Amino acid sequence: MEFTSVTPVVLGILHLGPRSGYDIKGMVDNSTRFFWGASYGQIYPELRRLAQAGLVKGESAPRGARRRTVYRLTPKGRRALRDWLRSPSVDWDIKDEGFLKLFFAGALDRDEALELVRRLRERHEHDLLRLSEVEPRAKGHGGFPYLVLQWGIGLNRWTADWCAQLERSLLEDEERTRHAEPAR
Amino acid sequence: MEFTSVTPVVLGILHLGPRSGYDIKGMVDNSTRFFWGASYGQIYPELRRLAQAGLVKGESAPRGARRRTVYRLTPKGRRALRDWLRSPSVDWDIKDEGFLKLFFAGALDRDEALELVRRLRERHEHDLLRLSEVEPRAKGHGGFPYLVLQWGIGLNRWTADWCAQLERSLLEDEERTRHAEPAR
DNA sequence: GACGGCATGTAAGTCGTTACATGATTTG
DNA sequence: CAAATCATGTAACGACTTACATGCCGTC
Repeated sequence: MEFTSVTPVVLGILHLGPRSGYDIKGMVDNSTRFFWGASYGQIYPELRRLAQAGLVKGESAPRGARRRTVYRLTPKGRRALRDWLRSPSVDWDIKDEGFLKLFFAGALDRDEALELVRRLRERHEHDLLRLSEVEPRAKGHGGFPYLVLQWGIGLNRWTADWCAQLERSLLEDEERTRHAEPAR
Repeated sequence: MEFTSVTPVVLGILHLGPRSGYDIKGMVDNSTRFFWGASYGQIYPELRRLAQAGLVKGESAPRGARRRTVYRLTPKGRRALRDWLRSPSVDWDIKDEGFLKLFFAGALDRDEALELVRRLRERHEHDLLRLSEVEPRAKGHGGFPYLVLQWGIGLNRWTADWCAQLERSLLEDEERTRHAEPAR
């Protein structure tokens, strides 16, 4: 059984309890999505593949006339999850348009660059707010998911602060230049 | 001219000066790669596409008998870069296996979880070191690329510290449990 | 003369998103 | 009864990596 990128999230979430594909997608969207997303186009085929390989077992659990399949880990699936957790790999891959823009901000005027930093800060403040909103609920559950949430909150706060400081220093620069080279 | 994911890096790097495709790949690999990568399979076709659209202009600049084409931004290309920089989008997409593992670390024993955190810290310390090594050279150039490097350094340091603190608190937990439930 | 770096390029294949299709249920 | 949500699934497309092919140059 080859692991694809969606395998560990599915196994990991099923380790927290039996879930439908729809449930898994929902959980990913409001927990791991900040560092690991997953789409229906990955989740449903993966559940079938995992069932075929015997790592999960699906059983029909309709709600009314609405068909529904919940999956649970088999012992083999639990072993596969633990093996993955023990493996030393810590790969990562980031695409961050905000910092790419900042990297090239020298192509803009100072005030436009400042605006760019402001938007970057607002993004992180926005994410910070979103994460803070779920914090109380997550605190109740505790454990590692809660720890990771705290990391996310701290990280966004740190970056937002960093942006704010950069904004101040860019403003200072601007003022200093205005004094040195007045009334242009 | 549609922007693909590789368009802004290519335009941005060419804004810093004329470069060959090979040069661009080299620069990406030791600067933006931490938040925006690019492969030859993207760069070379993109340079042709951009030349065709008139955003860059390539000219032959062989070194000896080794053919070589350097590209430079046209005024149209410079405008396209600035338009992109001014656009409000700040998309991002992160895949971080380390934090995904931490999220599900509840499936492990305490000492295995501790080992996982240790590896996560080491990864960030490793990246921190790599970035610190290029810092002196980047300082000379200054500008926004240097600012972004400092952000990367700060971020990795912050996360490494966070991991270290988590390690301490997991160790404390363990000791407390050993006292409460001795000689098992 | 072998190896590593310079230099350009393509083909095949994988990976992942998006949009769509279908249909039941709940809620305003 | 309309809209949102629950629920499952697939097809088409686009993004990206990898491996490979080619060949020159400098140096050990």
